[in-house]
Formats: sequence, structure tokens, C-alpha cells
Amino acid sequence: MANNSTENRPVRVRFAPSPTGPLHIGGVRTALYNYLFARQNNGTFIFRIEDTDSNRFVPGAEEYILESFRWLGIEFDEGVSFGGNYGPYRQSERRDIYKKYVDILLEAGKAYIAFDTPAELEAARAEIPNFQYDASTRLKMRNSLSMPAEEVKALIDAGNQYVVRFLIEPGRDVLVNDLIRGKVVVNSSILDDKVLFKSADQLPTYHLANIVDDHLMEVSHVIRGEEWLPSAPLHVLLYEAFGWTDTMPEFAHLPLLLKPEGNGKLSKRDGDRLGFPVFPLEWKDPKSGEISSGYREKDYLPEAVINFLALLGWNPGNDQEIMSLEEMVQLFNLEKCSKAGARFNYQKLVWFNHEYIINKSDEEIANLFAPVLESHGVKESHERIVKAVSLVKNRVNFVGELWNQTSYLFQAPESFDEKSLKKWWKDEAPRTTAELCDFIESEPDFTGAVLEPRVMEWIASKGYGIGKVMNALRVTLVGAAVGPHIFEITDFIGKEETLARARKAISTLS
RNA sequence: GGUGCCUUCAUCUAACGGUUAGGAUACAAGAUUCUCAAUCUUGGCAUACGGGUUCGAUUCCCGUAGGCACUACCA
Repeated sequence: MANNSTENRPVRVRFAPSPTGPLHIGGVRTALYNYLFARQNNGTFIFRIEDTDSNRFVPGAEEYILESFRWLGIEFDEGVSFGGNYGPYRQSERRDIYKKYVDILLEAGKAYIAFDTPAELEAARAEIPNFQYDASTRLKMRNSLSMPAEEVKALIDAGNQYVVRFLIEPGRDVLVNDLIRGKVVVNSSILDDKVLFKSADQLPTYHLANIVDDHLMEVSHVIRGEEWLPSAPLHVLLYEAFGWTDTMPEFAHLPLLLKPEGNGKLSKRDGDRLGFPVFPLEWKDPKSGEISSGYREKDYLPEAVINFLALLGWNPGNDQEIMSLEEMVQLFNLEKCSKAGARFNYQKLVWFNHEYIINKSDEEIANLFAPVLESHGVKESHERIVKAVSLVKNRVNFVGELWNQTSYLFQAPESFDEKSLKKWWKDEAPRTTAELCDFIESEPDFTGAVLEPRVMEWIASKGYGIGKVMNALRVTLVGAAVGPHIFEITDFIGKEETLARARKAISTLS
């Protein structure tokens, strides 16, 4: 590590969303990496709410975010709804704290008061080509640097709104030491005098609140999305201005999640356009009523989502892909994070889901499947469901698909697939199936293992084709030429049902 | 436009100066089977381009091109 003073500090990391809507899947990955890093280092994972923009507050968003992490199995140690000794953890409840630090900067001459209205700023931007509020322009604007102190005081006393801006000295190379990208140097001249505080709502902006909170909460590592890299030099300068350089956190800027196709980062709209969710849980916008789909409701397993996400921008350095959260905690390494953005290819997520279904026990899958069966009006014993799951589990990508694969095990087919009929229910099929039924009825032992060789013998003795006979029977039992081994099916539904279905089909289909 | 970051198969990625450039997904073919899947085997597919440095560059440096992000009294 480059910064000696932070080397032996307890690891404290945070995930700090603003409650402006549902939790984006990219945010989930950022949180996941923070979580893995915290656990690996016996650190603390903090949940902070950054609600300094009162205009963008969306009711229900905070609870949605919490619920998402509960579903995903990512646990926090400290923060909003978890408690801790560094609270409050909701920024809107920390007004007084920020005010105090803004005043410190003001008194030290490292920040100043500005009265320019949004409209005036807009005008300036329209007028001057590359307008930026900085050393080159600030003296031409209306602020405490360009105006006499009495006038400033008079304006404030008269109730004029103002903002506090950070005074950036130009011409300095600012170093950001990024754990993933290495040293990034930016000249302070290209930075603008960022607004730190708004008098209107007495709240800070992100930058000030973020630095003050990270410092006060003793955050050791800031692991966040790449979109923050351009403002990282500003943050470094803020730590300097406060004299907190010694305890400044380490930075790691993660690559972004990109659209599966085309250009740009993954956005809310892409999901439902391309047929996959971009949110962990379904979300209904309280204002518009618009519904965005979620992974939970779309039948994805949280473990699969986590596993897939973990590998988007990180890899353990070997060929292992299927990993539990515990294994990821062991293997995670910020230095093995990639720098380039990762396309969000949900095809692979489907594969992960398939793998997780296969790797889970039949019992576990049966428990997940039971409610689906119930919704179709099927009441079965746990043992029967487990057995049904074991027959078809490895052929589905989603638990919900089990219904299509097993419905015929629980109820006789109501219709018959045209293609299957055309291929297998022709010529001699009705007659040979009837003969087969008679033969099966006469057999003393219906158990698949016993019955199968007997049936094979019978088919051979008759000189029939195995494929023709077996598939004709399959169609009568299943309704289509699909499904597991036929004697597994007959075993499951029993002798009586087998014969009833076959004979009914013979009469209705001829 | 300005600034920063980035660039290996279609996609996620491995190879931290020396490999026939590896794995996975997807795709294709074959095997298996009473069917459909699953599974197994096989196959095609990449170092953006141009210069250096070096005995040797995917790897280091420079340039070009392209991509992405930021550029709010949003986070």
C-alpha cells in the first residue's frame, strides 16, 4: 500500500446509496465488492443513506434497498437500521455536523460564499464557451471574493440564498492513488469551485457530506464506481483542506457495467427493452406507477445473481466460476479487478442460474417449487415433489420452468402436441399401444426396473420398433415427445393412471 | 468541445517480457438415448492500428483510432 499511515487501520467500508429509486444492479455489484472486502479483512460494512438532495427523495426507496440486500444475502454491520457508534447514518439527520465543517473551511479561507443564481450561472455558461466557476472566472462572479464584506453580510441578512463554494488553487498536480488503476494525476486548474453547501435547504452537496462522513465514520477504503474517478481529485483536495490527509481512505474505482449491446452504461431502460431486469427486486414507481421488473420476481436465485455479478469486473485468478459467497470472501482481491467496463451479458446469468439449480439438493428445489405447484392447484406430498424434481431438475434454467416439465406427472395431459402426434401417433401406433397396455396389465410387477426388460422382450417378440412403441406410449402419457425416461414416468404415475391415460388417448385420438 | 479512464475470441476473462495466447458463456458438429433436454467430446472465433525499447513483446514507452465516464445549488 502506498499510504503507510492507513496500512494497519481497521477496515471500514461503506455502501452509500441515495434513496432516489430502486437499487441499480451496478450498485449491487459495488456493494458486493465492499462486502467481500470487509469480510475478508474482518472489517465493518456500513450502510449510509445519502439523501442530501431533498428534491430527489423517493418514498420507499430506502426500504427497497434494504430488502434487496436481505434477499441477496449481503449483510451490513452498521448504519441505517443496523445501528452503530458513528451515527446518525442518514445524511439528512447530520445537518449540524456539516454546517460546522463548512464554517471551518469558510473561516480558513478555503471556501467562499457565492450568490449567483442558477439562472445567472446558466447565462454565463451560454455566453462563455467553456465556462467554469474557477480561478479564471470567480472574481467576475457575485461572491465573497469579489464583493466587500459588508455587502456580503447585507445580502445574507436580507435573506438572499447563497451557496458555499470550495476555493481551488489552480496549477497544482493532484495525485489520486487508486488501488485498481494506480496513480492518477490531475491538474487542479481543470477542477471547478464545487458547491459544497446550499443555504436554501441547509444541506451540503455530495462532495462535502461524503468527505466529512467518511472521515467521521473512519472509513478506510472507498470502493465505488468509476463515475467518481473525475471527482476523486476534488475529494483529495478536501481531505487536505481539512487537514485529514493522514487518515484519508484508500480509493478504488470499479469499472462500469455496460449495456449488453450497443454503447453506454447499463441503464434502467435497457432491462425491459432486452428482456432482463436491471433491479434486484420488482419496483413500482410511486409517482408514475410504472413497474420495473426484478430478478427475484423473474425467478432468479440470489446466489446466481451474486455469482454472476462478482465475475463482472473481477476474477479469482484461476478458472473457477461457481463460487459461494464464503469462497468469494476468501478469494476476493481488489488488485484482480479489471479496469475496463464489462458488458452485462445476461445469457451467462441464465447459465449460472441453471448451475445453481443443478447444484442444489432436490429437497431445496422442491421447497422452492412447492408454491408454484400450489398456484396451479396441485397438492402433493413433499416426497412426491422431491421425486418429480429429481427427474427433471437438470433440464431447467429456472425453478418456474419445472411446471412445464412436470405438470404431466401430476395431471393427465389435456391436449396433445401436433408435431409429436404427427411423428409418433400414426399407422400402427394406436393398435400397438393397445396391445402394449394389455401386456402391461397382465404383468405382475409394474416396477420400472422390472417392467422395462419385460416390455423390451415383448416388443422384440412382436417384431415392433422400440422407438415407435415407446414414443407412442410417451405421447399418450405426456401429451408430447418430451420428458425423462418413460419408465421413470410410469413409476411415478402408477399402473392404474398409466393404463387409464393410454387407453383414453387411444379412444380420443383415433 | 474540455479533462480523465480504458482497449485479448461475439461476451466475461487468464497469461503480471519467453505459452501451440488458456478457461467459461453463446454458437456449430458429433456421441448417447424411446423423445426432449441435460451430459460428454470436438470445432471455429481474439492480442484495435502504427511506431519504438528488447535476443524476444498481449505484457513496457510514444502516437493514432475507438469506447466509456465526468463536465449541476444530482448523487
